[in-house]
Amino acid sequence: MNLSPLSQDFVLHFGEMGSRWGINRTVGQIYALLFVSAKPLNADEIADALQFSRSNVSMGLKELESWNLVRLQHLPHDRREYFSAPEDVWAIFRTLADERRKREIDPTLSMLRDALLAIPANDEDKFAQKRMTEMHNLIEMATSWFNDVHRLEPETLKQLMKMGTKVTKLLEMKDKIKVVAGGKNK
Amino acid sequence: MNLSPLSQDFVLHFGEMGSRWGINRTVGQIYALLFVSAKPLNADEIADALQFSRSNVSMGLKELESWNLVRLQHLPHDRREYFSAPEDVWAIFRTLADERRKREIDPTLSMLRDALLAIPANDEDKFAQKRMTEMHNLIEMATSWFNDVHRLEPETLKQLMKMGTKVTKLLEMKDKIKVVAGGKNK
DNA sequence: CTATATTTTCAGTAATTACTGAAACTTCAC
DNA sequence: GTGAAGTTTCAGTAATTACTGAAAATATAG
Repeated sequence: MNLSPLSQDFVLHFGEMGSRWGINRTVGQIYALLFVSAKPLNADEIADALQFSRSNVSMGLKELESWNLVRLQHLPHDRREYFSAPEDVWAIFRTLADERRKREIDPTLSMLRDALLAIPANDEDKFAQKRMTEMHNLIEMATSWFNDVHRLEPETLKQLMKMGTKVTKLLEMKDKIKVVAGGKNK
Repeated sequence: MNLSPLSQDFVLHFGEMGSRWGINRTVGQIYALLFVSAKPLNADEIADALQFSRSNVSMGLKELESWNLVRLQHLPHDRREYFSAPEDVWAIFRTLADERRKREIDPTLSMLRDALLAIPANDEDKFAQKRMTEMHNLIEMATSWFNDVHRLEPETLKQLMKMGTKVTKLLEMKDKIKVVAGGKNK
């Protein structure tokens, strides 16, 4: 199989970007290939198209499976496993965000929780804990917000995003009302 | 300088997590150290506390500077450069998100824009471009939303996050009104 | 300007991570 | 069961990335 220049560029770019994410070049390229491919591909086709060894592709696919980023299916009268990327880009976005949260945030959150339970041994520890508390609170707030958002339907989320800062107009208004009603802030 | 077990754990954890982000272990540890430290530290103190070579620290600090994650300052009657992490965790969060956008998203967006301008050579290319369009639109929407949000005051953002899905109640309501008023959807 | 304190650079090396080919394993048709 | 088709594992190696120490560069006090 010979990739068209268009797909080629896309695939190579994803390979490079892959390294800026946690995933490696191979995995990035495999994913990109599946993403732009109209049909599911088997491992041999992928290895051929990307010029990787068969085993490298096998490992890459395993990695993608662990990220829940590929779908495995069988074609009738064909024993080989065929892979494809989910069609819904919103679902992909979600999965990605979710997986990253699991890998990049949750461990830190749990470490912070533990650290905050420790008895500070001295003033330095007290200061450190203060900082950790700030970080913990921020992360906790962000993740719980994220979880909320995560449950929304793509359409709702899309609407929300398109509204952008308009949503905040509401808050500003709410604030003003508060100020007037409370009459405390200058 | 001897790190307390509390800070030690924090620093080591950040070192490990660093690798899951784009930054390396050294950089992660340096940042963590600065974050929990009550006073700004100079490069020698950092090298001593973390047991890295002086040059490694120098490189790590340079990296952190490129991420806009440290502040450089001078103490009176001291020639050395002192570093600290910004105190406002929200600012850190922002900076981090912004830098990541620049490094992880913007290049992809610009590649996609180019790819979409190309004339598709065949049906495969047409399909690929369709997929790329979907991805492009999603990313563009997400980043423009992100830019909007980015400009908000921390307090506003905090409020917004705390509201979580309550914001969507508004949308659901809006939808219902539409349906009733339009009377077209079953 | 000189002497000295401090930081940065960089070539070499260490450590880590990615990739391959061969062998082991699995699955399934017969 | 056997054998063919396909997949995974893994030890060895290649490639990449991180780290160090020595030397160069820079800054500043006098």
